[in-house]
Amino acid sequence: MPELPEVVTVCEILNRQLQNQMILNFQIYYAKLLLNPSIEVFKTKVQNQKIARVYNQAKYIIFELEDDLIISHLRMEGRWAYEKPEFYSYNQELLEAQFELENGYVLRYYDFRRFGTLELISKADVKSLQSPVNKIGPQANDPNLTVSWWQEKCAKIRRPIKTVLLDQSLISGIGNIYANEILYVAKINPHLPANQLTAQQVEKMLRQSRIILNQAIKHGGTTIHSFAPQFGDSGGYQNFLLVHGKNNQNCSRCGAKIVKEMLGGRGTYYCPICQN
DNA sequence: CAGCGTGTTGAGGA
DNA sequence: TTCCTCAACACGCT
Repeated sequence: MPELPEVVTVCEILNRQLQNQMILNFQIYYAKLLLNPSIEVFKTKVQNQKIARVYNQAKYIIFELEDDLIISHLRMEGRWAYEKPEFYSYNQELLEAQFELENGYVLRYYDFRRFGTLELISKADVKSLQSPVNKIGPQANDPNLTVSWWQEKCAKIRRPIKTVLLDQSLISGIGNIYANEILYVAKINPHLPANQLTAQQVEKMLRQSRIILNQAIKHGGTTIHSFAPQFGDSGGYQNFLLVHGKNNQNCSRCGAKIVKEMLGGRGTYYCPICQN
Protein backbone atom coordinates (compact mmCIF):
# COMPACT_ATOMS: atom_id res chain seq x y z
CA MET A 1 0.00 0.00 0.00
CA PRO A 2 0.51 3.19 -0.18
CA GLU A 3 1.15 5.13 2.91
CA LEU A 4 -0.47 8.47 3.70
CA PRO A 5 1.49 10.57 1.18
CA GLU A 6 0.63 8.10 -1.57
CA VAL A 7 -3.03 8.16 -0.56
CA VAL A 8 -3.08 11.96 -0.59
CA THR A 9 -1.50 11.95 -4.03
CA VAL A 10 -4.03 9.44 -5.35
CA CYS A 11 -6.92 11.47 -3.92
CA GLU A 12 -5.73 14.66 -5.57
CA ILE A 13 -5.55 12.92 -8.93
CA LEU A 14 -8.90 11.16 -8.53
CA ASN A 15 -10.64 14.30 -7.35
CA ARG A 16 -9.57 16.12 -10.49
CA GLN A 17 -10.75 13.25 -12.68
CA LEU A 18 -14.01 12.37 -10.96
CA GLN A 19 -15.51 15.52 -9.51
CA ASN A 20 -19.14 15.87 -10.60
CA GLN A 21 -19.09 12.62 -12.56
CA MET A 22 -22.26 10.57 -12.38
CA ILE A 23 -22.01 6.86 -11.58
CA LEU A 24 -24.16 4.83 -13.95
CA ASN A 25 -23.31 1.30 -12.90
CA PHE A 26 -21.07 -0.83 -10.73
CA GLN A 27 -19.52 -4.27 -11.21
CA ILE A 28 -17.62 -6.34 -8.70
CA TYR A 29 -15.34 -9.29 -9.52
CA TYR A 30 -13.97 -10.13 -6.07
CA ALA A 31 -16.76 -10.32 -3.53
CA LYS A 32 -14.54 -10.01 -0.45
CA LEU A 33 -13.53 -6.50 -1.48
CA LEU A 34 -16.91 -5.14 -0.38
CA LEU A 35 -17.32 -5.24 3.39
CA ASN A 36 -20.82 -3.78 3.38
CA PRO A 37 -23.55 -3.39 2.43
CA SER A 38 -24.49 -6.31 0.15
CA ILE A 39 -23.54 -6.03 -3.50
CA GLU A 40 -27.18 -5.49 -4.47
CA VAL A 41 -27.71 -2.64 -2.00
CA PHE A 42 -24.36 -1.08 -2.84
CA LYS A 43 -25.13 -1.12 -6.53
CA THR A 44 -28.60 0.36 -6.11
CA LYS A 45 -27.31 3.10 -3.85
CA VAL A 46 -24.42 4.29 -6.01
CA GLN A 47 -26.34 4.28 -9.27
CA ASN A 48 -27.22 7.77 -10.46
CA GLN A 49 -25.30 9.54 -7.73
CA LYS A 50 -22.69 12.13 -8.60
CA ILE A 51 -19.24 12.05 -7.06
CA ALA A 52 -19.07 15.35 -5.20
CA ARG A 53 -15.37 15.05 -4.38
CA VAL A 54 -12.62 12.61 -3.45
CA TYR A 55 -10.58 13.18 -0.33
CA ASN A 56 -8.67 11.23 2.28
CA GLN A 57 -9.00 10.69 5.96
CA ALA A 58 -5.66 9.27 7.02
CA LYS A 59 -5.11 6.27 4.72
CA TYR A 60 -8.78 5.95 3.79
CA ILE A 61 -9.90 7.24 0.42
CA ILE A 62 -13.37 8.74 0.58
CA PHE A 63 -15.55 9.17 -2.46
CA GLU A 64 -18.20 11.61 -1.34
CA LEU A 65 -21.47 11.10 -3.21
CA GLU A 66 -24.61 13.14 -2.75
CA ASP A 67 -26.11 10.93 -0.02
CA ASP A 68 -23.39 8.43 0.80
CA LEU A 69 -19.67 7.98 1.30
CA ILE A 70 -17.74 5.19 -0.38
CA ILE A 71 -14.77 4.41 1.84
CA SER A 72 -11.81 2.64 0.25
CA HIS A 73 -8.66 1.31 1.88
CA LEU A 74 -5.85 0.18 -0.42
CA ARG A 75 -4.02 -1.78 2.29
CA MET A 76 -0.81 -3.05 0.73
CA GLU A 77 -1.29 -3.09 -3.01
CA GLY A 78 -4.64 -1.66 -4.02
CA ARG A 79 -4.87 0.91 -6.77
CA TRP A 80 -7.53 3.00 -8.46
CA ALA A 81 -7.42 3.88 -12.12
CA TYR A 82 -9.59 6.18 -14.18
CA GLU A 83 -9.47 4.95 -17.73
CA LYS A 84 -11.23 4.15 -20.99
CA PRO A 85 -13.12 0.84 -20.82
CA GLU A 86 -11.05 -0.80 -23.52
CA PHE A 87 -7.76 0.13 -21.87
CA TYR A 88 -6.62 -1.78 -18.78
CA SER A 89 -3.80 0.07 -17.06
CA TYR A 90 -3.01 -2.97 -14.97
CA ASN A 91 -3.37 -6.74 -15.21
CA GLN A 92 -7.01 -7.39 -16.03
CA GLU A 93 -7.02 -10.53 -13.89
CA LEU A 94 -6.43 -8.37 -10.84
CA LEU A 95 -9.47 -6.19 -11.51
CA GLU A 96 -11.76 -6.39 -8.48
CA ALA A 97 -14.42 -3.78 -9.21
CA GLN A 98 -15.38 -0.97 -11.54
CA PHE A 99 -17.70 2.00 -11.71
CA GLU A 100 -19.09 3.01 -15.08
CA LEU A 101 -19.27 6.77 -15.40
CA GLU A 102 -21.57 8.99 -17.38
CA ASN A 103 -18.76 10.32 -19.57
CA GLY A 104 -17.91 6.84 -20.86
CA TYR A 105 -14.84 6.34 -18.66
CA VAL A 106 -14.58 3.73 -15.93
CA LEU A 107 -13.10 3.91 -12.45
CA ARG A 108 -11.38 0.60 -11.74
CA TYR A 109 -9.98 -1.01 -8.61
CA TYR A 110 -7.06 -3.43 -9.01
CA ASP A 111 -5.36 -5.30 -6.17
CA PHE A 112 -2.89 -8.10 -6.71
CA ARG A 113 -2.71 -8.95 -3.06
CA ARG A 114 -6.46 -8.69 -2.52
CA PHE A 115 -6.14 -7.00 0.87
CA GLY A 116 -7.99 -3.81 0.07
CA THR A 117 -11.49 -3.03 1.28
CA LEU A 118 -14.47 -1.03 0.12
CA GLU A 119 -17.59 -0.02 1.99
CA LEU A 120 -20.46 2.37 1.73
CA ILE A 121 -21.98 4.34 4.55
CA SER A 122 -24.74 6.89 4.30
CA LYS A 123 -23.82 10.42 5.31
CA ALA A 124 -26.52 10.25 7.96
CA ASP A 125 -24.74 7.31 9.61
CA VAL A 126 -21.21 8.64 9.40
CA LYS A 127 -21.06 9.45 13.07
CA SER A 128 -22.13 5.96 14.04
CA LEU A 129 -19.51 3.66 15.49
CA GLN A 130 -19.62 1.46 12.39
CA SER A 131 -17.76 3.97 10.32
CA PRO A 132 -14.08 2.99 10.04
CA VAL A 133 -13.03 6.60 10.01
CA ASN A 134 -14.41 6.97 13.52
CA LYS A 135 -11.97 4.40 14.83
CA ILE A 136 -8.82 6.28 13.92
CA GLY A 137 -6.92 8.94 15.79
CA PRO A 138 -6.08 12.38 14.42
CA GLN A 139 -3.85 12.56 11.37
CA ALA A 140 -0.18 12.83 12.30
CA ASN A 141 0.51 15.91 10.18
CA ASP A 142 -2.49 17.83 11.52
CA PRO A 143 -1.04 21.24 12.48
CA ASN A 144 -3.44 21.44 15.43
CA LEU A 145 -1.92 18.48 17.25
CA THR A 146 -0.12 19.51 20.40
CA VAL A 147 2.92 18.02 22.08
CA SER A 148 1.09 17.80 25.40
CA TRP A 149 -1.73 15.76 23.86
CA TRP A 150 0.74 13.29 22.35
CA GLN A 151 2.79 13.22 25.51
CA GLU A 152 -0.25 12.31 27.62
CA LYS A 153 -1.07 9.46 25.23
CA CYS A 154 2.49 8.13 25.21
CA ALA A 155 2.76 8.32 28.99
CA LYS A 156 0.15 5.57 29.34
CA ILE A 157 1.72 3.14 26.91
CA ARG A 158 4.56 0.74 27.61
CA ARG A 159 4.80 -0.65 24.10
CA PRO A 160 7.84 0.22 21.94
CA ILE A 161 7.40 3.68 20.45
CA LYS A 162 7.53 2.39 16.88
CA THR A 163 4.45 0.20 17.33
CA VAL A 164 2.71 3.21 18.89
CA LEU A 165 3.45 5.35 15.82
CA LEU A 166 1.88 2.63 13.69
CA ASP A 167 -1.26 2.35 15.85
CA GLN A 168 -3.86 4.11 13.72
CA SER A 169 -6.36 4.24 16.56
CA LEU A 170 -4.01 6.60 18.45
CA ILE A 171 -2.54 8.68 15.65
CA SER A 172 -3.25 8.04 12.00
CA GLY A 173 -1.39 8.25 8.76
CA ILE A 174 2.04 6.92 9.70
CA GLY A 175 3.04 3.69 7.99
CA ASN A 176 6.10 1.53 8.34
CA ILE A 177 8.38 3.43 5.97
CA TYR A 178 7.66 6.79 7.57
CA ALA A 179 7.74 5.42 11.13
CA ASN A 180 11.32 4.32 10.44
CA GLU A 181 12.19 7.69 8.93
CA ILE A 182 10.56 9.75 11.69
CA LEU A 183 12.36 7.91 14.48
CA TYR A 184 15.66 8.12 12.65
CA VAL A 185 15.47 11.87 12.17
CA ALA A 186 14.20 12.37 15.73
CA LYS A 187 17.07 10.14 16.99
CA ILE A 188 14.77 7.87 18.97
CA ASN A 189 15.33 4.14 19.39
CA PRO A 190 12.31 2.27 17.98
CA HIS A 191 12.37 -0.11 20.96
CA LEU A 192 12.08 2.65 23.56
CA PRO A 193 8.87 2.20 25.56
CA ALA A 194 6.54 5.09 24.72
CA ASN A 195 6.22 6.13 28.36
CA GLN A 196 9.98 6.62 28.61
CA LEU A 197 10.18 9.33 25.97
CA THR A 198 11.17 12.74 27.28
CA ALA A 199 9.05 15.79 26.49
CA GLN A 200 11.76 16.88 24.08
CA GLN A 201 11.66 13.55 22.28
CA VAL A 202 7.88 13.68 21.92
CA GLU A 203 8.18 17.20 20.56
CA LYS A 204 10.83 16.14 18.03
CA MET A 205 8.82 13.09 17.01
CA LEU A 206 5.67 15.12 16.39
CA ARG A 207 7.56 17.83 14.52
CA GLN A 208 9.32 15.29 12.31
CA SER A 209 6.08 13.42 11.65
CA ARG A 210 4.65 16.62 10.23
CA ILE A 211 7.77 17.56 8.28
CA ILE A 212 8.41 14.12 6.80
CA LEU A 213 4.81 13.39 5.81
CA ASN A 214 4.35 16.81 4.26
CA GLN A 215 7.65 16.55 2.45
CA ALA A 216 6.68 13.14 1.07
CA ILE A 217 3.29 14.48 -0.04
CA LYS A 218 5.09 17.29 -1.85
CA HIS A 219 7.11 14.70 -3.75
CA GLY A 220 4.07 12.61 -4.66
CA GLY A 221 4.75 9.83 -2.17
CA THR A 222 7.26 7.04 -2.18
CA THR A 223 7.56 4.57 -5.03
CA ILE A 224 8.63 1.31 -3.53
CA HIS A 225 7.97 -2.12 -4.92
CA SER A 226 4.92 -1.84 -7.11
CA PHE A 227 3.24 1.32 -5.94
CA ALA A 228 2.53 4.06 -8.44
CA PRO A 229 -0.15 6.69 -7.84
CA GLN A 230 -1.39 6.38 -11.38
CA PHE A 231 -0.20 4.49 -14.42
CA GLY A 232 3.10 5.96 -15.48
CA ASP A 233 3.38 8.34 -12.58
CA SER A 234 5.45 7.63 -9.55
CA GLY A 235 6.41 9.39 -6.39
CA GLY A 236 9.88 10.72 -5.76
CA TYR A 237 10.28 10.46 -2.03
CA GLN A 238 12.18 7.16 -2.17
CA ASN A 239 15.20 9.26 -3.14
CA PHE A 240 15.04 11.01 0.22
CA LEU A 241 14.75 7.97 2.49
CA LEU A 242 17.52 8.01 5.07
CA VAL A 243 17.10 4.73 6.88
CA HIS A 244 14.24 2.60 5.51
CA GLY A 245 15.69 -0.28 3.51
CA LYS A 246 19.28 0.83 4.30
CA ASN A 247 20.37 -2.10 6.44
CA ASN A 248 24.13 -2.66 6.34
CA GLN A 249 24.65 0.78 4.87
CA ASN A 250 26.37 3.55 6.79
CA CYS A 251 24.36 5.96 8.92
CA SER A 252 24.35 9.37 7.23
CA ARG A 253 25.04 11.02 10.59
CA CYS A 254 27.60 8.89 12.41
CA GLY A 255 28.70 6.32 9.85
CA ALA A 256 27.72 3.29 11.93
CA LYS A 257 25.98 0.37 10.22
CA ILE A 258 22.20 0.66 9.97
CA VAL A 259 20.58 -2.46 11.40
CA LYS A 260 17.34 -4.18 10.49
CA GLU A 261 15.27 -6.00 13.08
CA MET A 262 11.71 -7.23 13.31
CA LEU A 263 9.66 -5.22 15.80
CA GLY A 264 5.96 -5.84 16.16
CA GLY A 265 6.18 -8.00 13.07
CA ARG A 266 7.45 -5.18 10.86
CA GLY A 267 10.87 -4.52 9.37
CA THR A 268 12.53 -1.89 11.53
CA TYR A 269 15.61 0.00 10.40
CA TYR A 270 17.65 2.21 12.69
CA CYS A 271 21.09 3.36 13.69
CA PRO A 272 22.04 1.64 16.95
CA ILE A 273 24.55 4.40 17.74
CA CYS A 274 22.71 7.67 17.26
CA GLN A 275 19.20 6.40 17.98
CA ASN A 276 19.73 5.33 21.54
C1' DC B 1 11.49 -23.70 -0.20
C1' DA B 2 11.17 -20.18 3.41
C1' DG B 3 10.74 -15.63 4.56
C1' DC B 4 9.44 -11.00 3.64
C1' DG B 5 6.22 -6.91 2.57
C1' DT B 6 3.59 -0.16 1.76
C1' DG B 7 -1.66 -2.49 6.48
C1' DT B 8 -5.16 -3.86 9.71
C1' DT B 9 -7.79 -6.85 12.74
C1' DG B 10 -9.15 -10.33 15.78
C1' DA B 11 -7.88 -14.06 18.84
C1' DG B 12 -5.66 -15.33 22.73
C1' DG B 13 -2.30 -14.79 26.46
C1' DA B 14 -0.39 -12.22 30.49
C1' DT C 1 -10.56 -5.69 32.38
C1' DT C 2 -6.68 -3.79 30.01
C1' DC C 3 -2.59 -4.15 27.53
C1' DC C 4 0.08 -6.39 24.28
C1' DT C 5 1.80 -9.76 20.76
C1' DC C 6 1.24 -12.37 16.85
C1' DA C 7 -1.04 -14.98 13.25
C1' DA C 8 -3.89 -14.35 9.43
C1' DC C 9 -5.42 -12.30 5.24
C1' DA C 10 -3.27 -13.32 -0.49
C1' DC C 11 0.21 -13.36 -3.55
C1' DG C 12 4.59 -12.17 -5.88
C1' DC C 13 9.48 -11.64 -5.20
C1' DT C 14 14.18 -12.77 -3.35
